[in-house]
Amino acid sequence: MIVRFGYVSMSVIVENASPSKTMTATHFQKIPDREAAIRKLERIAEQNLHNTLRLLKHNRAHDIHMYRFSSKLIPLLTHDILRTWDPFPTLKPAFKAVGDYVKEHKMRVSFHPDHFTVFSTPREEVLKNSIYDLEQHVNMLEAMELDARAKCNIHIGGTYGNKEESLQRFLKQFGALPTRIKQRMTLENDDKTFTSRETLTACEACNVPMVLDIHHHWVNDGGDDMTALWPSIVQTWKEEEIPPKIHVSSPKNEKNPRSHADFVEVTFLLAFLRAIAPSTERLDVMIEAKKKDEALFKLMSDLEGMEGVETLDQSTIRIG
DNA sequence: ACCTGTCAAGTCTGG
DNA sequence: CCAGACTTGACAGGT
Repeated sequence: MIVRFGYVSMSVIVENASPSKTMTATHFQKIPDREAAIRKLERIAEQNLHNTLRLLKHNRAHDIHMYRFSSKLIPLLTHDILRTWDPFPTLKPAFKAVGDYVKEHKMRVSFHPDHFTVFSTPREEVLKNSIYDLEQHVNMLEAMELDARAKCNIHIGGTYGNKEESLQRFLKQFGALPTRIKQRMTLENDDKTFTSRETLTACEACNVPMVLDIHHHWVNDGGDDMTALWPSIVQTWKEEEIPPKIHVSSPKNEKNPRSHADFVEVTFLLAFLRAIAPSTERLDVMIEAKKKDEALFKLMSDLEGMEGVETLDQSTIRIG
């Protein structure tokens, strides 16, 4: 099995390269000239996209083939006070430059809209905002001219005191999304609400791939063994041109088992990789650690020399 | 240069 | 019905 590692959003190594600079809504509203305020937002977005490109070049220099974009590339994009704003004409060249670089170097990229995007919600307003948020993420991928291999990953959402009803509501509301969006979606198991098995069921019903988060599974396993679920999870990727993806992070400490530690504990991950290696050809592993790319390099160094682990480049191993 | 409270959004818990 | 926790990078306003 060939395993590639990636990291999320920002680098702790490249300095002054935030892809998530922003402006508060309060500050925006204090600027008397709205047109000037909007130009300022667009300038921040251009800087975020420029820094994203710098990060991709950093990734390229270190053989990192997988990366998750910040969801905050365009400040206040889906805020109520900016519903009539269309920044895409202005930002098109910057988005295209990012997309061109991704394609030129055959990188795997994604978004992870945050937990305000919830399709299990019973609230009309929240559903409306969730759809709008996803649309805007897809608009960004389309502005980069990336095809449906570039995904948006979300969770199923809250349970509202009735998990079965909430799941049914999710299936109905998520299922109603247009193909343009749904073809780019993946679903991830949650650390509090929907377990791996429940998320898998939803993925099968909606015909979208499942991203297994092995840390979330560890704190919310629903009595299931993730190795036993793995063959079915792999099946949700069978129509895709990209390998299955998992998320990995390690508990911060015993008191905060759900929080993310600075680095990734190699033992837990390696045990899972060894277990699935015989039945899996390729796997992409997204590292969700506080130390971002530094955690990736530390993990690679920890894996170096482990039995049955062969290093192929700075972010890729062969195992089993 | 550095520190501290605050920030768009949702959900859950506890009072 | 409302406040606070959750969690997180960065702002905003201060020294």
